[in-house]
Amino acid sequence: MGVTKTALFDMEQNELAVLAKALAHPARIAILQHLAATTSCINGTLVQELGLAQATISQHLRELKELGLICGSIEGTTVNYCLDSKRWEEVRLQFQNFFAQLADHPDDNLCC
Amino acid sequence: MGVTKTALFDMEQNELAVLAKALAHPARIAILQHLAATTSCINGTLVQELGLAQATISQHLRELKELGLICGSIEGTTVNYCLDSKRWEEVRLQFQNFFAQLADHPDDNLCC
DNA sequence: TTAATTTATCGTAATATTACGATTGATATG
DNA sequence: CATATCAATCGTAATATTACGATAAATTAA
Repeated sequence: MGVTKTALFDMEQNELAVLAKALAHPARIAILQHLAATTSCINGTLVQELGLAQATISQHLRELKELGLICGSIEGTTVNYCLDSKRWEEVRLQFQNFFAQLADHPDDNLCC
Repeated sequence: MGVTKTALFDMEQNELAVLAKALAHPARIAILQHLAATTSCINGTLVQELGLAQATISQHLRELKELGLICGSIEGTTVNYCLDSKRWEEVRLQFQNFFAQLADHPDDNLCC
């Protein structure tokens, strides 16, 4: 046990869960916000900024990279990361769509 | 280790991460969608619907309940769950605000 | 009251996540 | 080339999550 039973759910549900998991850590939220706010974002800067170890930041960056949410280009000895705007637009729409589903419910189910 | 260093991050970041974590499992996504789609949603129905054990569904329901995302009212031997619309509007805005932050970035940081 | 039904909780096993020191690999600089 | 710098990866410890059987608690029905 301890393993999510992915096969029980449809692709939309699994994809949204995976995306939500990427946002389910404050360090990754902070990294993404930092990427949006600055013109260059390198691992070393984030280590200073966030107060986590270099290996930990690198691990978080990889998770975001694996989902295509960010990408990095090597510039000398450093790596410059940035958001993938196109990908984020997709992600935004997936969440928006989900929230719309939740908002559009029959009025007769109200218990709070 | 293995414990998230909450103290390093601000409230907005921590709150969003906690909310994202609630959505970071396809069963909880499915439960929420089911709650939105039907007029009554009880644990037993979900067990049939999702194919997870009763104890597992109950555990997921509790997580959603603890964040105030859903609430349940006892009706005889069953419990009827529903979405907390007001709370979901807050949540939707928190995500919307976050996505807006990400979209509003300087054009000169493009590497993908 | 007794039995049946439904949900919550407990206990626990399997797996995943988080964090970091140490090391490696790659690139720049002396 | 030797050294310094930076990021990725490895290995591993601590903790969290997921899942479920068993049990408990609450309510209804007989």
